[in-house]
Amino acid sequence: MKLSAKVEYGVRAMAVLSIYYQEGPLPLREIAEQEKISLKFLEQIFPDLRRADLIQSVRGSRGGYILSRPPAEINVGDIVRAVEGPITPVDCLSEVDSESCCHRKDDCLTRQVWEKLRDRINDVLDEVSLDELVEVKPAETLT
Amino acid sequence: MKLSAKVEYGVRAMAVLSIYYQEGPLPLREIAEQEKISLKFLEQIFPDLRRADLIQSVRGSRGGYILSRPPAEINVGDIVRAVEGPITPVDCLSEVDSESCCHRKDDCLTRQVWEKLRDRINDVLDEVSLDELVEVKPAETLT
DNA sequence: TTAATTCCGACTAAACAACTCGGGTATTGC
DNA sequence: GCAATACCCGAGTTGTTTAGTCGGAATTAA
Repeated sequence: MKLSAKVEYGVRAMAVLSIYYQEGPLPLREIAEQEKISLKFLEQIFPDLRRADLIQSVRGSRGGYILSRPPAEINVGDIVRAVEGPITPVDCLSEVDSESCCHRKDDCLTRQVWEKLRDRINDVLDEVSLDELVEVKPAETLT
Repeated sequence: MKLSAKVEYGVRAMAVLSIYYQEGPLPLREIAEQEKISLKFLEQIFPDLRRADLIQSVRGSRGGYILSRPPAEINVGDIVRAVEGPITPVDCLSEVDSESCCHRKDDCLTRQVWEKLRDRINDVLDEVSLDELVEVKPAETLT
């Protein structure tokens, strides 16, 4: 029940982009330095984010990346799914593998739980938008 | 974001044990056959379930396994955690690795989401008990 | 005693994860 | 023109995890 490093980095990177939203494109190198992530590894992640239309790229000198929409309109679920593909807690939930799930003649006993789990995971991730990640939390302001 | 085959098999096996609850110990061989799971692989899973006190074993001929408590008092979360250990969507949520999470001086931006995710996953899994898995679903009865 | 079982620990083959490396091309600001 | 950048691509590496397999010892009912 783990997310990949790619997803973790992807979300961190997107959080940084949120902070610099409205300041023009931010180069990958900047993000890599701030978040101590290998530049080359980030280069592997960003195409996924772009294909999902979460970011836009600006080529050439002074180029970089910028969010496609305001941080409030991008949520963590978008990022996770862009980088890791659809959430499938067990293989038999993907359409491809529907047959391998149930050996019993009657309906698979466990399928319902996994579907519920999948839906709830998507729900939680979709509840949190990038601006919520970035905004200063009340608790911290007080301490 | 996947569960292991161990967990999947573990839950399936526990569902079978639920059905045969009150009929004395059920040997692993039976479960293996019913669920088309390698006996030897099941043998690796069951010690985990026993250590978590979800099942009790009866050794020797005519032995087998039996649930420690009625199916209604065992939920899927118990099984998942018994087999896979605690749910940790990202490594930095485990106590061991707390340092490697945040490179930034300020608090880790993303930690909160992952904590929320972890809690919700546990919630869903804890909502479903074995007897719910096993009982005939209304929808099916009608069709 | 024998057969059925749990129990234990080692082993393995394949897949996957998390990178690293190296190079090239296209685009753009200065 | 030059430097900085995105973009593309594939290859290699290293270590871990997964999903098993295998062989045998301990226990027990019959």
